[in-house]
Amino acid sequence: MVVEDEHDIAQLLALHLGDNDFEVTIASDGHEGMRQAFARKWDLIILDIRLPGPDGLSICRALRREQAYVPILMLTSKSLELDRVLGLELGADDYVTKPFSVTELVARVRAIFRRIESLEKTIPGVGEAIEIASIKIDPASRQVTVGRDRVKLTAREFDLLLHFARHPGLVFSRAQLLDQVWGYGHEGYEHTVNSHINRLRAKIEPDSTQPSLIVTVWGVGYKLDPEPHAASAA
Amino acid sequence: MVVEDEHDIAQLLALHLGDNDFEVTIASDGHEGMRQAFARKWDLIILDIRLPGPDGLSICRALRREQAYVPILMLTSKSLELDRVLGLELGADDYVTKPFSVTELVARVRAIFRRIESLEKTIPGVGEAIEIASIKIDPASRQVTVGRDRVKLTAREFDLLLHFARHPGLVFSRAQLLDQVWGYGHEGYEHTVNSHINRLRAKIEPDSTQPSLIVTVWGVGYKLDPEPHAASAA
DNA sequence: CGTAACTATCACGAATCCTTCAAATTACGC
DNA sequence: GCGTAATTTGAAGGATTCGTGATAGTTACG
Repeated sequence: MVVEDEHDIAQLLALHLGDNDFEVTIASDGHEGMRQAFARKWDLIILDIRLPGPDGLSICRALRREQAYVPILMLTSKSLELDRVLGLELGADDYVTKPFSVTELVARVRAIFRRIESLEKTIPGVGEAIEIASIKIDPASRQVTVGRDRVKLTAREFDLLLHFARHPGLVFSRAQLLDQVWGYGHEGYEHTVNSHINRLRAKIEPDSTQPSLIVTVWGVGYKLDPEPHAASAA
Repeated sequence: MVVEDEHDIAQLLALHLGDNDFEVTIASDGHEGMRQAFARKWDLIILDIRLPGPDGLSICRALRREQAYVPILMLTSKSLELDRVLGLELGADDYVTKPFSVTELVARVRAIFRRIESLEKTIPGVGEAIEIASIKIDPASRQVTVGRDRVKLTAREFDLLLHFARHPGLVFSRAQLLDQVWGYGHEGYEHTVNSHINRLRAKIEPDSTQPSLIVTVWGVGYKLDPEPHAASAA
């Protein structure tokens, strides 16, 4: 089911999802969406955040409280607002930021169904805490613990870390990080990323002069090493 | 490819995109654009909405209907909400409103490529690790292992190895490698390639005095031997 | 067997890329 | 508004990597 008030976008989604053998029902405002959401058991609900009537978040919250489990994909306008929203609230399974390419959205929908199918595969859902090498990151409360200690991160630092944690091992260029953490269309110096990495390391690395978690990939960018090997002592 | 009837704008785009290492082809009306769009597989298509002959929307629609996927950026006049929605509806990846700053457009183009790139990394199949004769190359994490050991390669070394691994058995001349790994238009001595091959061999060959993986093809260049046979002992 | 053309190796300076820290600007809560 | 914290910018210093030249070593071919 798609809850989306902009008629054109809703039609677009219905069209393309239909092409890909999904059956689509549309609700065009928050009230309608809320009603439909509980009317039957859906395989997937796509929620626009901004809606007349109850917004996407309210619907999501209500669903998470009362329904067993239903996969939810959120449509948001800014990628920054998103993580914040997720932190305050509950977990959607995935999100797509507007403007989006339909192809990408369809790909995401497919991915969700694939993920559901291999449900047992403990892939961390978006709202669940992630644990990597003695570091625990909880998006819901936006809290991070290193070993036993609770670490206080700023908003940017947290978003940055979360992004790495959600894609462990993947290398990101500074430009990509600006796109994906700061938000698409953000203007600013790549060099800014360095500063944040620097402070993030100071807070979470066992030895910040010898980073083992957030690793520099020379000439390319940074990545999070999911299985840090102790720095080879001489 | 740029589909744009106003000659000055087309030239401007070609010039600036060219400066940023993109190769640009121009189509100056809708018919030409439509023909070119399907003539080959483009990395990105920039479509003006207003065109003589079939307009940008028609081309976009046609592409989305018949092509697998190609990134599309729309040029719209006036920031009419209508144009935006229409662009979205048809599945453009981004849009820029006229008049636009060339810098911004180039930035958008860059961003699209970045987005595609990081999308591909997470989609299984495309960014998949390559394994050849006990050597594993993972483009997503830019990590290489030889047998059990993690090997540390520099950016150039990695790109070089990846290029060979993606075309196993193919012979490349030094000039081709400069074009395809260093980048088209790179100025420098072919002899530079030797050095990198040398360093790469030292890191990944079992016996670097008797290369079995990256093989010299005398008078031509180098190739990667997909199934290295032990060097024939005397 | 000798020569010419091609390739391998090595070391060094230049260029590039990272880190760090402090100052300036911006955002935010009271 | 004001004060504080967070973020961004700037600039210096250090580390790594790259390209190049020189030289030694191989291969092809007459």
